[in-house]
Amino acid sequence: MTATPATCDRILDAAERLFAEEGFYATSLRQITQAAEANLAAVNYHFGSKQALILAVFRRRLDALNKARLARLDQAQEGNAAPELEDVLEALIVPALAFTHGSADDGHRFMRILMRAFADRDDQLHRALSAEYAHVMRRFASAIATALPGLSERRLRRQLDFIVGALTYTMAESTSSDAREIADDLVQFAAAGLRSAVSVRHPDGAPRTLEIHS
Amino acid sequence: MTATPATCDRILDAAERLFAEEGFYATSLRQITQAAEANLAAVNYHFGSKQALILAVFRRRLDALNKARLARLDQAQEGNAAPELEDVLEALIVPALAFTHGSADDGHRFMRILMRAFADRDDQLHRALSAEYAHVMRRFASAIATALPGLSERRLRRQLDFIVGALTYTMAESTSSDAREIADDLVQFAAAGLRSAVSVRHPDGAPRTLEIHS
DNA sequence: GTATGATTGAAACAGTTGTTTTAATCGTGC
DNA sequence: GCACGATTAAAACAACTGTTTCAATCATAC
Repeated sequence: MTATPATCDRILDAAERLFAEEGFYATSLRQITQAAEANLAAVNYHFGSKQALILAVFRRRLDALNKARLARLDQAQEGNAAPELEDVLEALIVPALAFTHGSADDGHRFMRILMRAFADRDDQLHRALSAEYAHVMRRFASAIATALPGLSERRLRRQLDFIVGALTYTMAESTSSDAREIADDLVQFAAAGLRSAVSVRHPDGAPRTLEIHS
Repeated sequence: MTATPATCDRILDAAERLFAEEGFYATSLRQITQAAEANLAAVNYHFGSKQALILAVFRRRLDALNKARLARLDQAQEGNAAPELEDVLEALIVPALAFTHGSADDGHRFMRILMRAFADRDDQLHRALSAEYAHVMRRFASAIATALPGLSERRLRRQLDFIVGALTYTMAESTSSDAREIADDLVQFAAAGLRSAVSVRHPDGAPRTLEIHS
């Protein structure tokens, strides 16, 4: 449409890039507005405060990512047959890594800030994000539970933490070139880990045996 | 010894706590010195700069953690027999989670800052930490390679990223109460994921089979 | 006891931060 | 053409930042 996007979007773009490069608090509004070719007061005018700007940057991306994940999960579940474990994991993982892989370095950069946000545990930013994540994670947890019965809710939650941790770390760490291959590896890795968890836990020191379940 | 520790250590303790609570850049030297009951100038006098203080906080903990990990790996390797995969993973994981579990909330808090540091990818802090990690990770990578042959170096590296990601995320997320149980779960999870990776990669859509290796 | 070096205390420095304010400008509907 | 709300511009604000300075204090060795 317009040759240059509206001021609001230019600010969001510049903020996302600079946040990823410098961090939230190391990035000043003056840097952002200068990079966005906007006036300093514009960010307070449009967003209200710097904190609100940060949240807006996150929402824009997370809405898209979670929508893509849930759409893929819906698709896997649409035949009334329950999807296989790998299909659920792919719905969780592939959109995330495809997003990392996405046009230019946008996604990759964004995931670096996402990790940063996870580290900021106790402030309002993390709480707002967790609320958004909680909804998605609950659906995935129950989808996994039906695909792989026999795990207590507590342990399932923990295994999901393992997977989300591996995913988040990988997204922040890996170059964007081979996203599909990494996603396949991670799905396989996560599925094997989950399946091993439904086996009876090995006694300490004893040689481990794998039990294959139905 | 002395009733109150030396100023240097009081500053390190206060800085670690505040960094975990507020973040590096949101924490001012005035907060730190006030909490440490030291003078503002003390931190520049003893450490040189704020950046050097941050590095000192990290070194103190990482030295201890990596030493513990390598000691446990040494012990597992000391009989000339190569240790089992689970033993290698335990050397990597258990000290880290035990550290999280450690006295009070120190370790748990510290790991939150560690994640923060990983997010700060491109500055000197991360480079200094990576150099320290690289040494340890190389030893663990080769120990895993002998315990579980058949993985290309590239894929092994990637699997290790999965594991470190799961570990780091879990350390930052979990409460410190049940560290041993979580460690057991994660070792089992990681071992199963690794073993599944040496199997031939499954063709898309085909039903997956588990191959049990020696 | 006194001299010497390490440490601390309090204040000041120069610079940057997020936010607010006021005036100027732009776009649109009448 | 004009008026009115939305947007932008530029400057000022008050507060806070890391760092430096310089005198006061402390501990220790002689």
